[in-house]
Amino acid sequence: MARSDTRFRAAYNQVLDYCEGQPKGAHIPSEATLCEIAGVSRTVIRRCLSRLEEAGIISWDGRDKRILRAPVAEDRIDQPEPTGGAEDLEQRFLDWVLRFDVPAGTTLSVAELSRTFSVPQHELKEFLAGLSRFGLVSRRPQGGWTLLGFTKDFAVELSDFRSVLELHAVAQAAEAPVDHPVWARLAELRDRHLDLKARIDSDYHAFSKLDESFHQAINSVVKNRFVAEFQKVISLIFHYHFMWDKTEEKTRNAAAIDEHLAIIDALEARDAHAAQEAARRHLRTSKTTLLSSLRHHDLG
Amino acid sequence: MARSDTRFRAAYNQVLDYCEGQPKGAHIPSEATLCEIAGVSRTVIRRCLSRLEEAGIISWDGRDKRILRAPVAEDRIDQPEPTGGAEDLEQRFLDWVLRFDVPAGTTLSVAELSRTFSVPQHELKEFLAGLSRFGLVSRRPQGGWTLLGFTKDFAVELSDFRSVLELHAVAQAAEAPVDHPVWARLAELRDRHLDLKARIDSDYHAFSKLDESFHQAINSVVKNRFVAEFQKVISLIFHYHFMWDKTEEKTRNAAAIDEHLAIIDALEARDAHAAQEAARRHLRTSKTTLLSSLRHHDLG
DNA sequence: CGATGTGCATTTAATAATTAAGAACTGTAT
DNA sequence: ATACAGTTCTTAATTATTAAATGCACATCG
Repeated sequence: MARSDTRFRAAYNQVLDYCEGQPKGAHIPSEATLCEIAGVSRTVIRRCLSRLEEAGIISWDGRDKRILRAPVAEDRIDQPEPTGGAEDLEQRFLDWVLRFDVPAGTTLSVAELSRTFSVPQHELKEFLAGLSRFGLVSRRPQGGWTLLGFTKDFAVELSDFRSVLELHAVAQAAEAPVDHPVWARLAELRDRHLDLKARIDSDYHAFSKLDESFHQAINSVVKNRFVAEFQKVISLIFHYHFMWDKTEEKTRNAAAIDEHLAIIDALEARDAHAAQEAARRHLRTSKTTLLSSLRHHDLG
Repeated sequence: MARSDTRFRAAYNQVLDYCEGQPKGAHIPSEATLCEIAGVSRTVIRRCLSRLEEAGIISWDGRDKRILRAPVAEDRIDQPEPTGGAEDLEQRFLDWVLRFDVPAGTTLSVAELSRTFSVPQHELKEFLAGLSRFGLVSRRPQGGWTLLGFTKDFAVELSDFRSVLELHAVAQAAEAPVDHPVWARLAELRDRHLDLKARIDSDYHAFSKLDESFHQAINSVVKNRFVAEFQKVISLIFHYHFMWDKTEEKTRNAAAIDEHLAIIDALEARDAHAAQEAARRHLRTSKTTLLSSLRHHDLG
């Protein structure tokens, strides 16, 4: 019932690395210096030194620290699990919700989620608290959480919000200076769109990734932490939804490619008004698709 | 080291209330019924019954439960603190940041905040996790949190984001149907603005509240959980900042009143374009004010 | 004597253990 | 056959515990 000593283990091995590079009898730098090398606090370094002394790798008396012998493979402490778990919890969670079609109103139990995602409970709690800011979940008075999202209302509001942000981004993009990196990215994206359009019959699955890149490029013009944060969630949800909804995927994607190209054309012509209109058209299609994909899910 | 028994205490007193209304010897309804009365689970009700039996207030044998004596004042369990703490943590936190001018980059310690706000640590952690979604704080690798907000960049990005949302709201408002409640609210707001304008010399402090109402009215047209969530944070920050920045408050507020009135005029004339322009003007002023208030803080 | 480094003590935060509360299942009396 | 109580199992809030971080006083060396 205490925190893990991951930090110590990593630091110890790192100090061993350092020792390996030094000859026998060499002096070891000050504790503070070692702190900077390993990126931990002095407390951890001192624990490392104690252990090194015990193992007979160094001698340690006050500020006189010397290497006695070169460390061998057995001296290393093995790192616990590489914790593939905690990192992209957001992706895995949304993936889970959409893949298993978890209906809105479901009570989420921290204990259960903790097991399915193999992530400590407190991290899940923080994660859910964050999502509640986006109105995706909410706390129940009796404790526990409720999944709110993925109703029709949610999809409509998300789409509308996305439109607001993205139209703003398009407006900004149209006025970006000629040396702005977005123009290079758009030129490259145009090629990739044309390329995919030529072989759409077989490779229409590849569009999903292209779509994400395109919207990312457009939004990269707006340097705004709030927009960026939201964009992450929005693109995640749209992305996954389109991945699971296979109805008419080919025609849908082919149409979207043309819509994207129209936006690129208008932007490169610096025609702000036309770009807005093209974007509006595309966003309308996206919204319709998202809504119809929800309907399909409801039926299944 | 276990969760609090607040629920039990409240339920017990509530059951006592019920007993008081019953004559001696009366039968007590089923556990499930009592659950509904007190709004808790059977587990809690059974604890209550045990205690009531111990206290000699009832007899309890299976489904035969009777009142032995009327409960007196001493039988009640006193509720622990009325927990004035946990509720509006958000307001109190932002208030604290702005009041003490906590500079960006400060490390926030959960333990310390927990003390100053008298809120359990884990609640604070969830709260901070939520704020991190808005880019206001971020987790440090060594543990703890860093306050990111309230730099110039933050203010600029916040203002810009606000503009995007609010211009969208104004556009929507201009097209709201005649029977939409917003028109009544705007008419009322116009009166309140004119009223305050007449006595601005003495009552200019009252503008802050009026400002909040005005922007709330405009944004109420947009029914969108994302917008609403953000609006809460935005209005809080603008509100507090203007409260602490006293420079030229009178002239500033007088000017803002006119800007508000211009927006109302344009909206009531259903002139979407003019409304956009008026709103744009007002938002520009707000942004400037927010930035200059930051500068003043920096100097102090 | 100042700069750098160490020893020690205190504080903070991650995590397990603990217990209140919730929920489902099962038996039983009316 | 159904409403109720007895029982058991889960879940979640909270505390206890320990790893890690931090701060301060003193020592040592140039």
